[in-house]
Amino acid sequence: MSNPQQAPQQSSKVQTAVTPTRSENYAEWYQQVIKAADLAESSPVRGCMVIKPWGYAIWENIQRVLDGMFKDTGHRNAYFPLFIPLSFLEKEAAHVEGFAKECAVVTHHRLTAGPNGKLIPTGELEEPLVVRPTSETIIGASFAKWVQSYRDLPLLINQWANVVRWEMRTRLFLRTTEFLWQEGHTAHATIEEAQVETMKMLDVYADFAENYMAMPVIKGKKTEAEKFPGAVDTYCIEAMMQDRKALQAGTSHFLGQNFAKASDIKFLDQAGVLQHAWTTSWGVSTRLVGGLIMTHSDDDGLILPPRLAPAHVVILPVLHKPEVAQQVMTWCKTLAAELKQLSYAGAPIRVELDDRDIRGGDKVWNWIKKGVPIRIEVGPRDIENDSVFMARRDKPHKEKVAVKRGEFVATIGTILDEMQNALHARATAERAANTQRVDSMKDLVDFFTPKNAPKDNEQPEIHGGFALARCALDVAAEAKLKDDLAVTVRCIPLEDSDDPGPCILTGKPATKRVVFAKSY
RNA sequence: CGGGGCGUAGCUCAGCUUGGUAGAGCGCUUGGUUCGGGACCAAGAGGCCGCAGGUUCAAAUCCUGUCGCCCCGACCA
Repeated sequence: MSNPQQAPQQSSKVQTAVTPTRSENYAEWYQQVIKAADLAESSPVRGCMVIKPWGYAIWENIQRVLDGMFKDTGHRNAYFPLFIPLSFLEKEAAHVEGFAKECAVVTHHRLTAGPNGKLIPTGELEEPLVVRPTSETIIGASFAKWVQSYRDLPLLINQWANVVRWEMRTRLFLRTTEFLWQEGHTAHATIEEAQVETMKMLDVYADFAENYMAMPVIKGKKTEAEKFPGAVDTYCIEAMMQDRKALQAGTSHFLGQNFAKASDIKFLDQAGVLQHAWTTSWGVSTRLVGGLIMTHSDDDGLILPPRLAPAHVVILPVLHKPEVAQQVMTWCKTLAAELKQLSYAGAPIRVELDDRDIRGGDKVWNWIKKGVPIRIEVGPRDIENDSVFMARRDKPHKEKVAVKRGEFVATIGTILDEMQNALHARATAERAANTQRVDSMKDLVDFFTPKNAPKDNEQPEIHGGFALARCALDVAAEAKLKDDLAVTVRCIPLEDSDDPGPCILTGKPATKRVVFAKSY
């Protein structure tokens, strides 16, 4: 299957649970973390992944938290068809152009047995159906029916769904042919209200990224070249991964009246005038799981921010003395039950009690690789002392401390918060260390050029980061930069970016510093 | 879709140049010794060598085609 370039094992080197390490081969490390944590695997279907229970549990936590945030901001869930009539997609010119190259199309509705037992598609459809790459057009058709009067607005809908985009190159979680996401779609009576909605949801995403994923993000606006096909404005949150590339982690689009006109979403306003609605759409996907992995994990595998971890704490009973095994298990079960009564970040504490009959060391490493925030070992000696032996995933794996049982139960929430904050602080520091103000083209080129030129078809060393430079947003100049350096304008930050001066690319007057980076 | 690498046991790979009907390590099963720790000893299970053609007495090995995977680009959440 795969043919990873395994790094030679050096005896002097610290043994890591994941091989290769981040610095040896970041792309391969990413794959191996997913494998070691048992998050997902590739499937028989090209570009599609099987999300395994541990990976799906992370997604479920993401869903649960975000869904609550959407409801708190007045949105309701609904569900629209997987299939979109081809003609619907044709309604918005820029939209068609943007998605035409990556659509899966259903053309038949039946199979008949041919010779050699082969099944042959028959029953050609009069109008082909496109498997949704996004649902603006099909949801627009419903909105057109639902909206008659200004009293029907705003219409605030979200859908949790799968979508298909026939990408050329896929990577688990970051870009798969089919992926899971949520897409919010809203319609408003005024441009101002739609713009406020666009920004509000961007803020929700940023809040989620920062406070739940512990992933610092820059809120910004996309350039013309990077915006969503059919949008008037696209806003995004951009995060820096540990290889210093940017990951677009969420988007919020102000669609103006483009889709309202395409889908005929009209209403009578208070003055009795028929108007097109103003719409927005916004989404995040299973890509967030990829972002989570690449923000926090280390060379021993996954590290999960406590607020999204499928298990907050794993209890590892030391069971090798049969005469006390029963006693140890009983003690652990009681502790587990007590912990589950507690809550953390608005949800019950999630506890795993691992009583599998496997070697202790294997067991410990298993949970290290899965990224569980807190591991506690409980054996006869601990029980005697009424204490647990605790290790934190964000600290070296040998750094374990004995904590009195009562103290552990009383402080587990604090410990989890500490870890949540520590991860955020570490990621923030990492980003700061790799973010530079750049004022000349030469410095920009230097910043994005690896010190050691990569050999053919090999990955370059980790280099670059975020370059903050003035830019006058010239589409042609941006395209050239992309060709030359594989660097793009990730976003025009909404905050702290005003700094007039000459554009780094064209020399024309610019008003803001934008984020230049290589990206996923 | 272009360039490169590669498909042999669950995993990582050797064998292919010089065709002669399949190997290692890890993992798995069982037994034993260990064990606050990714241990050791012994026995054992497990593969029509990606798939389809062709050459040949004989193909994992040679030839052709095809499918898939990984990396680097282009495209993108």
